[in-house]
Amino acid sequence: MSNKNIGIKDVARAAGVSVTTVSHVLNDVSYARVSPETKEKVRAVAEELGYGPNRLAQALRTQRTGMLGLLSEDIATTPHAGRIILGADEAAKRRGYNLMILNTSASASLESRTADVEALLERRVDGVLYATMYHRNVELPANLDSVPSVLVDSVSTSGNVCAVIPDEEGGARTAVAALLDAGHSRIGFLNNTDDVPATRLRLQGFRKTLDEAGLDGGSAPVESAPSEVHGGYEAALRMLGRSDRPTALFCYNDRMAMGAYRAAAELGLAIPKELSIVGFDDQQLIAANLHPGLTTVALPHYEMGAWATEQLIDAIEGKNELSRLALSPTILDCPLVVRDSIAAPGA
Amino acid sequence: MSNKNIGIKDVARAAGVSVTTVSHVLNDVSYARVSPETKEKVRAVAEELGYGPNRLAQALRTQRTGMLGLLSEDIATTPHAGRIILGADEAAKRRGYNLMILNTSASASLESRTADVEALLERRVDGVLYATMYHRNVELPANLDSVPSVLVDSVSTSGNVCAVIPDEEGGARTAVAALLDAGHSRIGFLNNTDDVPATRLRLQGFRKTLDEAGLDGGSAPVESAPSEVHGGYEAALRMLGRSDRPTALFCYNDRMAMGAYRAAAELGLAIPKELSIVGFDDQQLIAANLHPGLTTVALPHYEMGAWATEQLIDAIEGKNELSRLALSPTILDCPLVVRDSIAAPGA
DNA sequence: ATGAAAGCGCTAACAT
DNA sequence: ATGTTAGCGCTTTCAT
Repeated sequence: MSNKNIGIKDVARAAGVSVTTVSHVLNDVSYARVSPETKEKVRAVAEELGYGPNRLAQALRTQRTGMLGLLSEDIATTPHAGRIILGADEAAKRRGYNLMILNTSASASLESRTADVEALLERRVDGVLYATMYHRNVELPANLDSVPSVLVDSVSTSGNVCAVIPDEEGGARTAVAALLDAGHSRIGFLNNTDDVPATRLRLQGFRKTLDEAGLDGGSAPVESAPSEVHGGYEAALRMLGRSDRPTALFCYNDRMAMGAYRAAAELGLAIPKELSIVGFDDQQLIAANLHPGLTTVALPHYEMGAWATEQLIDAIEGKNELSRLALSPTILDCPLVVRDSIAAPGA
Repeated sequence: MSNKNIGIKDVARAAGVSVTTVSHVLNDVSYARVSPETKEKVRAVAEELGYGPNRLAQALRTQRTGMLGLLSEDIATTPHAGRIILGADEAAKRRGYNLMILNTSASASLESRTADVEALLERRVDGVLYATMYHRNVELPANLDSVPSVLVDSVSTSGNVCAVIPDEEGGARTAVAALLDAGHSRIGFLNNTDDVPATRLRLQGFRKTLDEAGLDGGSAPVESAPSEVHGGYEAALRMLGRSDRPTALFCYNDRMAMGAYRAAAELGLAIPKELSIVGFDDQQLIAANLHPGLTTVALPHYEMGAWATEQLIDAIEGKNELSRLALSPTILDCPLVVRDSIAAPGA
């Protein structure tokens, strides 16, 4: 139980040694030569007095705060940000670092985001993580380059900043392959209308996977709508109204899949017997609670947060060079989460 | 754009004045007597050099870090924690403070939570916020009392710590009143089975409101189940299977309401025409996306985070006494969020 | 109206 | 094997 009022010199006095000795034993410095008895004594006294180091003073002296800044967009809006934070927090804690989290908005001006970075710099964080709430390209505050930093779930528009993003195309391939494996050949894609990397990459994964299976990906049915429950519902209605109705749907995300569930219900199509569905995101609240449970592809938010933190700390400690990793973004796997929304066609 | 290598003394030298003067003008100290020209000069030079204060050094000297520790349970699991963080972050930023967030688990041992507090203390945070992810009683780490602190969404088992919680009973009253106002008189309650304050208080609000409306709250139908989609489904099935089927359901939370929607669908009961439903929590993903949109009661997470932060900072700055607020928890309103799941009975 | 200097709690080079 | 001491960058008292 650290007592604010007890300092290293109180311990020194009580133990009858100098502050150097106390500092040495409490920090376990390798080069220090202190007798075992003295060590013991110092530790005991420190414990007894309830001594706790003043990290501010340590930091001022060593030029290391052991703090990482995390600039995160819209912590509140999405559970995804939470997973990134958790991954980062646990990785940081493991290595003896702590996180200073600043919330910003996806729509915040470059100026206000620059001010946020400035706040982090004034606190002398050892490095910063910049996280966005969905995979996209960001214009980074210029002052970010004065400290080691890594991007999570986004890529810098001005390039050459270490970044980690999900394997959107691979995830789409995994999803479509699951449908193919179940025996489907008429597969539709409910895509997003936003101009974000995932829109293009998931479509590409969808097409290529069909092509490679000998199906014509280029002519496979695609309906686009805003990536919300409502959009999914409408796109699904259009898709399922086609003359050669698909037997399976790959949905851009779980929210759209939720809309597709409703469309299927209205059309009297049973899932998965008459219609198989696979989503993307593994948004717990939806995927696990829909009925039947939605088979989907998980975004590696936790892993991205953890990976970014590890790299950042390695860089801070001189164990690697961020610039080497900055040449192209690191891409993390999107694994399939199997539930109950896929079955053989006409099963 | 703060430059790490520029200190107050560089500014002093470049401006041809002493560090004292620089400090005085940059901090706008009231008692300092500096000529307007000097002031101007100093500011210009600081700007030009890209000077940014070293908050560590300031903190070491002033014994104030301007940092608040936030110990939050399960940041990842629930969007609720996100709202608390957002409320706290914005309030803190407004007053010139920053947040150091530490994630802990609801199931973490007292020991590990004590260590988390210790980490915050070593960083010399000016105060700490302790947030739980749902309203409950917590056993606090003992070292928490060595710094101003306030609880968010929970009450200390050992009492007498400033705390802010939602008005569970009032929220339930609001929900039931909405049903009563629509003309319902046979109202059922789908309650949670967990032994948490909300279970008891929402039930109490439900009963009392019916009593006050001249209906017999004590004999009103209640079905309990785990507070998940699945539990809601099952409880609703039992409830709607009763001979005197209620025309309206008050659900413990939105997840249970989601289960109730499914039960209603299976029973061929149209919402809200044949069955009105009101939830609790205002969990966006569910409430706004269910069809029809779920009318529900919102938990004041953002407000609790903001309120707690304001009080904490006031206490730190000597503007109030936390102990005065600690006598009993502060209770915040749970407002109704109207969507489309309530209609007149048999409408 | 401005400056010198002490000191916040600590680390680490340098003595001894 | 242990101690002395000079800062880290800043604020603030006390001089001038």
